[in-house]
Amino acid sequence: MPPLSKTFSALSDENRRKIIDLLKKKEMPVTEIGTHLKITMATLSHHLDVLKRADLVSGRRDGQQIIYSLNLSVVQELTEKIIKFLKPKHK
Amino acid sequence: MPPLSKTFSALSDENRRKIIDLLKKKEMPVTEIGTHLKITMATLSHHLDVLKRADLVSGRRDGQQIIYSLNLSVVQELTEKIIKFLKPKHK
DNA sequence: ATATAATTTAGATATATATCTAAATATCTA
DNA sequence: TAGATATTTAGATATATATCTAAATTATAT
Repeated sequence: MPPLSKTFSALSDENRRKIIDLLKKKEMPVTEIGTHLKITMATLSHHLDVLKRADLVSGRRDGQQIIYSLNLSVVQELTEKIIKFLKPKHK
Repeated sequence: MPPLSKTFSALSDENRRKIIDLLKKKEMPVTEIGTHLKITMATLSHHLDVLKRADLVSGRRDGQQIIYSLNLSVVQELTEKIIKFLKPKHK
């Protein structure tokens, strides 16, 4: 599990949150993600890298394409961690 | 309610999360917050400003000091918003 | 009114990051 | 194997931000 700094930082960008929103519905290749965003493929690739380094998504190669999907278990753990952090008077 | 970008961005800094952690226990003046962090007062003031602009904390003057406290209702709303965002297949 | 204490503001610097174009890499197909 | 498609990497730029020192502001106390 990456540190919260990395997680929050990854989630602070609008385009990256859109990517996560897309991947919540279904996994998809980079080009398909790209059709929903107004950025170049290079920039998209950078954002995917940020999300990967935050362990929020994973990519697997399928022929020519790389299919990205949400790391559901990590997202679940993170949600709990964030809830705990935001809960007043925790600990 | 500020946009999620501003919220996540505010929460992405370790020192700001420490400030929030402190304010979860009780409200306190800037100097007291400062004793728990290894940064100058100027830097602390900047971080408080970021947290204020994200609507996460508020300051009220009490004599010479400004007492900061967590915006509990906003934090509650935000928690729900974040949970919703991170929930797979939402909407 | 002056000195002290608490906080913020101004200005500077160094690092991070969002974006782009162009080039490189990987895979498939004819 | 040559060409086409999908994705990433390299390199550049512009903006944001975390931090500091020094100065300004606000309130209290003498």
